[in-house]
Amino acid sequence: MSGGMHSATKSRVFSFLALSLMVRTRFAPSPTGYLHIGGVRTALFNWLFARKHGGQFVLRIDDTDVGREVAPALEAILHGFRWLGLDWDEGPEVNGPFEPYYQSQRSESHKQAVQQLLAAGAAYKDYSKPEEYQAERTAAEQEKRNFRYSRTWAAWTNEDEARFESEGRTAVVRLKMPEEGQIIVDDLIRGRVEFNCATEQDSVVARADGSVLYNLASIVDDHGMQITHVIRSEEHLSNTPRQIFIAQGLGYELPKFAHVPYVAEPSSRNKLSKRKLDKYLKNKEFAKLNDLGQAIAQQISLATSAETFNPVIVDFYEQVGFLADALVNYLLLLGWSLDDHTEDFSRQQMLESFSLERVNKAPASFDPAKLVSFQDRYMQKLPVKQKVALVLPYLQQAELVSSPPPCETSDKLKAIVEAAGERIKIAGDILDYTDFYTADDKLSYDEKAFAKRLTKPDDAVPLLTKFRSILANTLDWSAANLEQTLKDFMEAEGIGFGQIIHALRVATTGKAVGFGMFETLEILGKESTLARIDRALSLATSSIAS
RNA sequence: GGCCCCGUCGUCUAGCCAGGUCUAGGACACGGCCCUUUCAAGGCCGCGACACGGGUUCAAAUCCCGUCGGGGUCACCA
Repeated sequence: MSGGMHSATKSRVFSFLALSLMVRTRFAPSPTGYLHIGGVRTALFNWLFARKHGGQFVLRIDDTDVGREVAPALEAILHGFRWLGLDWDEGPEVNGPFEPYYQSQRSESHKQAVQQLLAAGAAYKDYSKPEEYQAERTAAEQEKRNFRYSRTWAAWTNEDEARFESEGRTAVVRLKMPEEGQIIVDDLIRGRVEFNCATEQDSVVARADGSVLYNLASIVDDHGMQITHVIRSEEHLSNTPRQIFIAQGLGYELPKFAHVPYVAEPSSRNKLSKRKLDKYLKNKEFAKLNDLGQAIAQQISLATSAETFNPVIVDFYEQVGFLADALVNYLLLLGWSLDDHTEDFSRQQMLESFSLERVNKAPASFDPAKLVSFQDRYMQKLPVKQKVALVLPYLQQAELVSSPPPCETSDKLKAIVEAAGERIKIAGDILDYTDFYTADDKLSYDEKAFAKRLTKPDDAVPLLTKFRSILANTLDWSAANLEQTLKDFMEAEGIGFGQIIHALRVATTGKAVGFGMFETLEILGKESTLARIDRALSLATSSIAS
């Protein structure tokens, strides 16, 4: 084919393509103050889908049913999104062409939609009293009939309205669901799902005071914000026919729907909920993670409440020192997979490979142990320098290191982090290794270990005393040389490792377990090492005497 | 109860649409052994699933029907 298109045609074709290819997704959190693991997983899928297709990801705040305290609660949620690196193109703080992004401020368009529905005959004013409606319902239930509202108090004419109002009644607006026909949901994940209109209820879409309900607000706002793909949790699948009915009544072009399965409880198929913490705490792995977090929180004097600080809430992970990338990677694989072996995804790789087709249909349960294993892997990939930076704030909050840190901190901390190696899985784990910061005369000893390694063995005190005097004359305080020194000592004494090293470890760290012994001594330094040995020796001697 | 969705190792999953290469693969967890100054880590080995029953077919995890089980939803919540 030769010759170019006319440039105007070309640009029209281009803009048509751009428009039809444009993808806009949204996540609509309710400002409750914290982000739920399951919610974030859904948000992640929305974000990935939009980014993958070069589209926009919108954050809309569903604040219609909450009280005053929206601002601080919202701030916490936005903070969570920022931490996770899920940036939004439109929404709070950044705004955008479809303002406002708060559902509560869009009531005008909602009310207008209600009027349009009424005018189109897709909805009617219902003057029933709640108890009257409820009575019909109960009667149907008792007779084991499927309930459908009789529309006895529906107003079809102005005269009806006047009559009901003269009785002092007020009206809600209900959907006028057809008696026949089907509503088809063409779901990107679940395929074609059919609903019979006859089994759908005449749902209320607007209250007497004019405020509207979720099903209406949601689809109206989605349309108003030109959302092309509604990716949301499975529990909304049953709401979708109602929303489609509303959309049709309003003459909207339908967005594509994709209902992702919900995130289930650890080892169960039930939906994960922040309400059932007590139950989850009975799960071994969940409890372990929770305890770990609590221990860290305590040491850094973090005020926590069970409501907002537990492994169901995203904040928890940030506060105890998880890497956002690890959490996101884990969440990605909760209900989605690329193939039979790929587990590690950089953001770039996620964007390249994510697709709704490969989202699973069955719910996936949240597995704290697997999350931790992702975190571990991500942590160990980090260079020491970065680990140090991650870990330092925990020492500062625990008041073991001042802020800003003194100059010598960096080398010592680097040595500690290096010696700790893979023992530090999450940043807060550094608090397990704070003995290096404890004053020599304040070091506390693990009683059992002390008895077993120092008090009880007959040769422990004499051997340690002897080795102490050798250490006192050691000039080269490197781990390598210390190891050689100990080996020489062992040879001279004709003893094995086990006879001296445990006593040395307990004396210098107070514990039976820890890093490599020689790295430990090197970090501790000569002065502290000797002081601690002296103290341990005198404690051991006096306890043997008594 | 009506409607709708779902069902592969304890958990996350691959395989299912286009039946054979599946005595069902990987990962996490778990168990054992090795390494080792302790704890981690690492190495090796192991345990472990197609919900059930019919059918179609030379052949079924895969297709069809039924059963069972789990979940969601039926609000003047979102």
